[in-house]
Amino acid sequence: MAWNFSNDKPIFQQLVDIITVDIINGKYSPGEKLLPVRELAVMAGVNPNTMQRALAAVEESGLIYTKRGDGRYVSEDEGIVKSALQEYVVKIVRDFISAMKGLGLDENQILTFVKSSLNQE
Amino acid sequence: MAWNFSNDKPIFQQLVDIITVDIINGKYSPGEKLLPVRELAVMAGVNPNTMQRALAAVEESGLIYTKRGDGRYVSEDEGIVKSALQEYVVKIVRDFISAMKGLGLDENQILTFVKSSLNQE
Amino acid sequence: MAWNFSNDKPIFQQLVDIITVDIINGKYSPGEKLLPVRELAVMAGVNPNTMQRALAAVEESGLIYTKRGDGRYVSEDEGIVKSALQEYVVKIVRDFISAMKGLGLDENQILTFVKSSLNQE
Amino acid sequence: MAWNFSNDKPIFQQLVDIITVDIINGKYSPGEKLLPVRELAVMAGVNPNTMQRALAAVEESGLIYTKRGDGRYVSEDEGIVKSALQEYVVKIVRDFISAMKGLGLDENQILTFVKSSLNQE
DNA sequence: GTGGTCTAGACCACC
DNA sequence: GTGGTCTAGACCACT
Repeated sequence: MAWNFSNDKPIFQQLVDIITVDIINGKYSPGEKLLPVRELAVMAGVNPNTMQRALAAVEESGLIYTKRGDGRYVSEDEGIVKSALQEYVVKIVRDFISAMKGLGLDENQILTFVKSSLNQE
Repeated sequence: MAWNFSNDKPIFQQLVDIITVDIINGKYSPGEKLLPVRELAVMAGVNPNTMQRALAAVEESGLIYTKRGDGRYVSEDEGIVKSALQEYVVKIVRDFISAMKGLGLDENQILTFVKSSLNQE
Repeated sequence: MAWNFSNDKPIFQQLVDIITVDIINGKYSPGEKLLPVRELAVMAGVNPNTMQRALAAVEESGLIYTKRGDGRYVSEDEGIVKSALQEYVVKIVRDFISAMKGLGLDENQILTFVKSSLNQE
Repeated sequence: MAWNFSNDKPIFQQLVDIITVDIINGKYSPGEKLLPVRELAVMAGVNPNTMQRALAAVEESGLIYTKRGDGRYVSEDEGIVKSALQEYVVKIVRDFISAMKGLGLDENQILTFVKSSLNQE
């Protein structure tokens, strides 16, 4: 999973992001059973409660669901996963563009910056 | 100034961003004197302490400086302003690209998303 | 039987409700022999332990009884069935009305809501 | 507030319901400042964390919002309050009717039960 | 053994 | 002083 957290965002939110991205990227297959909360917590080096809270948040988005007394599973509905990916991406792109425009850059300049930054790496 | 704040970032940081961007964008000319903290605070609908803290943070970046018993001024050194802009922009672009790659998108896809999002607006 | 369960109530309780309602509604005749726990469990897509627990709970209400080494039977006493229905219904109606009144609605409004909701469906 | 909790639902959810209903009923006026979490927790006889969780949930529904470092306020937007009431009511009515139909009662019988139960009280 | 809830107490950011 | 987060540890319901 992960065990590096930045200080400018709540840990449980970073957990939410990581898990969400992992599911979106197909690191977990649809219908796959997740490790128990407690194990995930140990792996991430956080308190089980924190991991619990993160998973509950992910569950609200519909990406995972829980079988009582059994465990948590990745949603079998690939549509949900796909739409979650879409939302995630467009949100990031929009935030980026509005930030750039806020700095007074026009669309050409933005595109130029992105291109040059892509070629460098 | 502004008086709309989002809930996911500290208010004083949003103030820092706004002020920084305003200076970078040339809304304040080099050497120009800023309004007193209290007035700025009123305009932003914010506690003077909060505005004070924000200005102090901006001052650390070198974009403004304080004349004791007189007031705050925008730095005359245009180099500082320009380099501040550079830093700001490249940081945003890099963060954006790494986020997109983290989602499994390749460079072409990223460029496509940016272009389509630019044309829409 | 059924194999769709909501997440906000324990599964075994939902089983209890379903079985109770089925008996009350006459889906099972008095004295009729029930299917073995294991089969019922398979039909409901549930762990046999869970079904077992549910049947034990129903048995406590007197609607069914067990013949050791033979199986479970629906009670022949129709009085029990009828009174069980009564209890069930008045409880639901009372809970509903007190909930509506708790929201500040008066009796006329409650009646109106019920009527309109009935006509719609 | 309240200090009586039933055992069949999580306490924090009961808190959510109580607070929601109180706002819907106008017990708190729009824009009114709520008591601090810790005081509310003491009044309800629960752990501050539990109350915190409940308030966070209510906040998600838009009925209240928080000013950082200041306190929580009831939403000024009366439209939100009104629509929240609507949702609440129709949900209760629907659940009630489907429960009654599940018991084999037809619409006339349902209406009769409601009427008789209303006159009794 | 699994997830869900609750308590207790601490620390931090913010105003 | 306010809300927000996190840890620690306990207990319960469910499978």
